[in-house]
Amino acid sequence: MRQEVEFSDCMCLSIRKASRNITQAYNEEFQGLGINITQFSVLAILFGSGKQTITKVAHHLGAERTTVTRAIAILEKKKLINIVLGGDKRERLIAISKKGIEILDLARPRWKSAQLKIEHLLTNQIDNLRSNLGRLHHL
Amino acid sequence: MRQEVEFSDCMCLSIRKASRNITQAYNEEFQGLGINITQFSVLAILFGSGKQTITKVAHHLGAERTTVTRAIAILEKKKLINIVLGGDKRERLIAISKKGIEILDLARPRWKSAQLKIEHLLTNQIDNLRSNLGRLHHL
DNA sequence: TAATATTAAGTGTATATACACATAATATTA
DNA sequence: TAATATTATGTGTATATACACTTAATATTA
Repeated sequence: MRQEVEFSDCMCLSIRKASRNITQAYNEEFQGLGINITQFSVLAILFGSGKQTITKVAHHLGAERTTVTRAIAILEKKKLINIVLGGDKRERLIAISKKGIEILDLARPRWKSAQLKIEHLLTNQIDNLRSNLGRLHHL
Repeated sequence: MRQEVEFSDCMCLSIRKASRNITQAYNEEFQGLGINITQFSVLAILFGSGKQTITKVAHHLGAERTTVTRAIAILEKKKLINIVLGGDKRERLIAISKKGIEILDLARPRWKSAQLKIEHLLTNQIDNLRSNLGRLHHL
């Protein structure tokens, strides 16, 4: 007799589905703006923490470095960032551009709107969820 | 004075980071098996719900149809599914293959192991989290 | 039945993600 | 200093995701 397993409760499926849904909700708010939530998050980090290497940005985002490399290339094509070489010739220092700051200013209320919608959906469970998500760095 | 916004609490960043981490945890359990958690979930649905169209699989997964189309192509290349035409010539009916069932049998304990690790991390908050994630279909 | 609408699916394109490799620059050590 | 290790980055490849478009088949309606 084969052991019964409840795939319908797969946490991986649940979180990935939720991730897709939430990402789409944020991106809908960003419609017509010319950036998406991924690009917004990079710009927000550059604005908040200043000029820094790709590796640092990746750490800030908790994302894979090479993923950020591709995101940076997109932002560069859109002229939303400036890239300069530092004293260490291996490094490329990424800074938000004037145009990037302008877009970021336009994007903030959109982000806030999306964020409030999600928070409204989750109401009292926000802190629990955030705490749950925070534990995942142990993986 | 520019309005202050807390990007560090961005729910979208949190959930996407968590999604990446959890996905990697499951995929680590699957190492050497020849499939990943995405492919596993499709096989599990085919095994549990039987032969069905790509659109149905997508509904089961709560995923975009065209995303599933690409996943099906990968499973077909691996000979883990069979594809037959139904009476409705528009449809392609997808069924798990003999080899697919064998892999699925090998994968079940791996899935269970990953699932238990996540559940252990989340302990008491599992029900809250699942309930939270479940609300996202309103988006 | 002919015209129209709907449905199932595929493809093109852009972006997101992960991992294995490769390379150049810098730091460390023998 | 020369050899070795580490660091920062890029690239190739595979897969995941979304959306716009297209096509073929089926269903509905005038």
